[in-house]
Amino acid sequence: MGILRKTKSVEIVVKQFDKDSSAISVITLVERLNSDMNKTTVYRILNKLEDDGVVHSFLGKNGHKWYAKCNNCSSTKHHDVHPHFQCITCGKVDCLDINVHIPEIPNRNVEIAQVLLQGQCDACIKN
Amino acid sequence: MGILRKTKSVEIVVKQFDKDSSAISVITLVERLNSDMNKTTVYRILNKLEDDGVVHSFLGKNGHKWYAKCNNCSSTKHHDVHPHFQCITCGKVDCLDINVHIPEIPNRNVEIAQVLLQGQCDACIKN
DNA sequence: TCTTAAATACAACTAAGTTGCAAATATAGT
DNA sequence: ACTATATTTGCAACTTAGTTGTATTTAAGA
Repeated sequence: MGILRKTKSVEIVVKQFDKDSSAISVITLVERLNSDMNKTTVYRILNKLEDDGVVHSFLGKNGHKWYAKCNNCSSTKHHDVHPHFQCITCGKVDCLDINVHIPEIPNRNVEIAQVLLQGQCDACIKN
Repeated sequence: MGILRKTKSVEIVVKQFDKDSSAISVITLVERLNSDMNKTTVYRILNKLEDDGVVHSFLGKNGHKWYAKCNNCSSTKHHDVHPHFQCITCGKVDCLDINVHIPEIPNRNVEIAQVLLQGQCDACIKN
């Protein structure tokens, strides 16, 4: 069950993903919005927004949760996956607009595939 | 810096990976060995074993740490990666002996790639 | 405006993983 | 074998991401 009511808190959270195309960690979001709402609210709203397909979540390098806006996410087709890239220098995370093809695995039924790439982003390579 | 001394604790931990070819979560390991050693010791030994290239670590579906024995792991070649498969029914995790090719990403320097697949394993499909 | 089901704040909790320090132990040198 | 010492371990306390229960507040339909 997703969002049912358009509250101020929901609007504020959604706005965060509009103004920034890169992914945002829950930790950052909780910190950034701590004057607007409780951290429990942040967690619950993100949960619901994901149910509704507005955002998608994934785990960053420390196992912490990140969210990004769903653009052309088709969460039903799981054999081509868009990877997430986390810069090990500046920490920024982006959804990459490429497909990583996951081959068929014998004797296993693959339903979800997550690809996390780590390295240096353009800005950090140049510095 | 890895293991310097061959202690009983180190032997016990290493033995866990010998008798079982699938990956083991740290949580399981700490629980299984709690009569043999302290959880801090488990964490520290695993850390060192990874430094030494004896085991490799990755994050499972909840962001919890898992370890598996390194067989033909070449941690220096990062553009072909072996994925980890976690069964969402029984929870078991295996290293898959296939390569997932990560394409070159423009303007980014990919150093690490993690692929986590989730679905049903052979045994759980049949049940 | 009134009703009520959904949403929120708050505080307490859970659990994975870390840290600091004193005690124990493996190993090299004698 | 014995000793010295640096490594390893146990223990307890801590950190922090994420969850839960409950009373209060609020959106939205009647």
